[in-house]
Amino acid sequence: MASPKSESLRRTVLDAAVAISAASGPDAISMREVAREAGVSHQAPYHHFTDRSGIFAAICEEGFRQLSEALLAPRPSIDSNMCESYVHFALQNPGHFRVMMRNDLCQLADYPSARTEADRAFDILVDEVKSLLGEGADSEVVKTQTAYMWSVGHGLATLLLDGPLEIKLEGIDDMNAFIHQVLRTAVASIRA
Amino acid sequence: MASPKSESLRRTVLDAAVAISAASGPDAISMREVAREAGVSHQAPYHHFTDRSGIFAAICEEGFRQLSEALLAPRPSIDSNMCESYVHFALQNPGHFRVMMRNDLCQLADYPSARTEADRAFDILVDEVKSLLGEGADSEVVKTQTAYMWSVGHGLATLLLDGPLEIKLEGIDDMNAFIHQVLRTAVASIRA
DNA sequence: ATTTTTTACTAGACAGTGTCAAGTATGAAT
DNA sequence: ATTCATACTTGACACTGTCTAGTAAAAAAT
Repeated sequence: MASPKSESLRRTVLDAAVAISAASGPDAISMREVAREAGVSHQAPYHHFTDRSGIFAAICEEGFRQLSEALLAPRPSIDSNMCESYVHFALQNPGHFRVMMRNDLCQLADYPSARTEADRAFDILVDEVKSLLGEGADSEVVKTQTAYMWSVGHGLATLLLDGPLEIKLEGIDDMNAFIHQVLRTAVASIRA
Repeated sequence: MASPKSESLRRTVLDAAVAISAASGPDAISMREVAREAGVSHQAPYHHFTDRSGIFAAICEEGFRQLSEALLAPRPSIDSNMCESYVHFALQNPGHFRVMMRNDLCQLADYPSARTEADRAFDILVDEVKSLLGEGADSEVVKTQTAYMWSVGHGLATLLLDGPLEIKLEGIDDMNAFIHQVLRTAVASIRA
């Protein structure tokens, strides 16, 4: 399918894996399928990834880096908050997001570079909570409010992406507006 | 391992599957492994479940029924809310919960009895939101607030169970108190 | 310029998987 | 006594991840 016989096989395999994840979920990613899609032998990907979870780790690393960018990017409206960026990232990058949030696919502890990217994204969220709470915020409060903020964004993202919410809340014409409405109150309550 | 040669094979297989899911996640559930654990041939479970996703559907059906019970059960404190019940259910029944929230494992639409149980649990949540908002609540507001409430509970549950939150927020001595703190503000904001 | 090493693969095999097809033993119904 | 459904067992097939052992070509070392 794509151009093999080069260092870019890594890129090709990764793209194929992400595409499969977006279309059918991470479990559908198979070593042999991505090889087939790249037009190489079933063993070729092993030269670029130690094993199947190595592919997942690479997707995580890339995904968390892109998530950090998305969280830091200027938001379209002053009324929009970081949770919205999180949810939009998830919906726009389902292939990456599904892998990133499946702890069982790869142990981040075993892949330091992926772990670093995940940490960075988390730190961005913590900083946002701190800035919402103001300077002299109690560290315990920061902890619970960070957990809260992540929960809201993550919960909405996963429910919209794969969960039963999609089925239940059918007939949402303007998804962006819906997301905005759901998260508006959420973040407002942190300030109070 | 358990007593085969009876209708209770179904129960035995189901228990084995839930146990595996709790220990290693739903992907570790294998037709042949549960058969082995039940002490029967690799094909025996097929008499009780159409295929692998049939097992997942059965776990969903059972899980959603138990979730409904948990949501309706009297709560320990007047200060405690339905989201807390949801999160506690998830943490106490990880084997079921992990399967219930993985839409890719089985298509609920194909298993009416499982679908019915899921619908019932969802309706309980909607009713709670309605009662929090009061009688004359706008249906659009009910929709967003239901999504919000589910997102908070679901997000916290999945993050605590499998997500990176466990790693990030290490050193939580009293988990119940933490959950309570995170969700207290959340539900309070619905009333306002 | 020749040898060695490294890179980027290919080819084959093995154990494990889900599941289709076909057989068997046992109890109930006719 | 025969039929029939239940609850299995056995065997096979295609598929999977991954181990081992090649190979062909380019880069590095001599």
